[in-house]
Amino acid sequence: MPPSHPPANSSLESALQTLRDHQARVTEPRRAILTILTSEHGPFTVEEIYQRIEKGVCDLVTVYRSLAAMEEINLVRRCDFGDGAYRYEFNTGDHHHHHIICRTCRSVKTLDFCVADSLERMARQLGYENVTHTLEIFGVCVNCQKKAARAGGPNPAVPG
Amino acid sequence: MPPSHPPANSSLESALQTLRDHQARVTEPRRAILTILTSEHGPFTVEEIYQRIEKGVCDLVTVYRSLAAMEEINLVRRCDFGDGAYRYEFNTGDHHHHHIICRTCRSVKTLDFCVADSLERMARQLGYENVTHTLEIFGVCVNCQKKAARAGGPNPAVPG
DNA sequence: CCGCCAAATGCAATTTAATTGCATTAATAT
DNA sequence: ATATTAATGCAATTAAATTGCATTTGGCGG
Repeated sequence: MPPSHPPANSSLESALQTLRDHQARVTEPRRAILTILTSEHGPFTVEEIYQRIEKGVCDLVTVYRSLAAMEEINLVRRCDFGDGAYRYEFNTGDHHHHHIICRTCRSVKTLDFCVADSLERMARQLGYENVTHTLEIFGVCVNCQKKAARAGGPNPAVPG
Repeated sequence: MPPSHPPANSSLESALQTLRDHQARVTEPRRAILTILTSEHGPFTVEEIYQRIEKGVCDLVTVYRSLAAMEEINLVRRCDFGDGAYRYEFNTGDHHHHHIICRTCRSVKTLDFCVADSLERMARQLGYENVTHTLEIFGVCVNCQKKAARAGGPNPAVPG
């Protein structure tokens, strides 16, 4: 019987290789963070990532620093849902995508395409370099609409 | 001679009317904030707005609260340039636009059109209500590229 | 014009995300 | 194995934003 291998996770492996390619070290905390980000759908706040890491593996500040380092080499992307905490997701690199965030329950729907490529192109034509963008769509999802309707009833403001 | 009027600023006047329409009071701080936002091109951080207000007119926390109130009735829009401080700009309402932010000097270029209308429409078709979006483009502007070239020189890493 | 009342404000304290300094640990090259 | 230095842990700190509560004030009715 050959030695058992960890479950194949090519995203994780290539992410670790990307670290090496940038002279960044592959450490246990970074491996843990990337394992989460490559296996679970994000994006997650730093706190959320930290809580998913086996307790004791690393400090919260290490998650901050690791993510910052990973963002610099485009391993992860930072999103802003406008609620005061940045979120991170694994950067697949090839295909950009967008999110629709429910402004009530914070659920996230992923749209697997990007409308802003043309804008980035335009920015480059205007002379900008190193162009990126952030685009988030906000709304109230169907579930939350229903809940609101139930809670408020047909005549919300009229007592008795 | 008729009594002198303050300089006509229809944006300001209609903004104040919007406040009244929402049963919000027209106070001196709010007038000051809206005067700034309707006359100067933003977006500005809360701190920046506060510093532009004549000293003593109001407290910083009032600027926070006023802007929050104004955002709720869509008088202003909040943007995120990803540097830890939200920025606000007057919401013209009719025509959405985008920004290109230099990630070095933070200069802002305004693009007077919007590519995300189609995305908002799609979100609505997916059942979302109250749909909005944020889209910011980041890059390094031509000026900062030149400065970097001068500072670094043709052989940045090679001393003497 | 005067007074009422809720909305808005000022001030101080607080919360929370994120950052920094520094001593220690550990990953990688030799 | 050893050296080098990036990465980490811990504690303290920064800075944006929020909250509580007493006070003020805008806009209303009389």
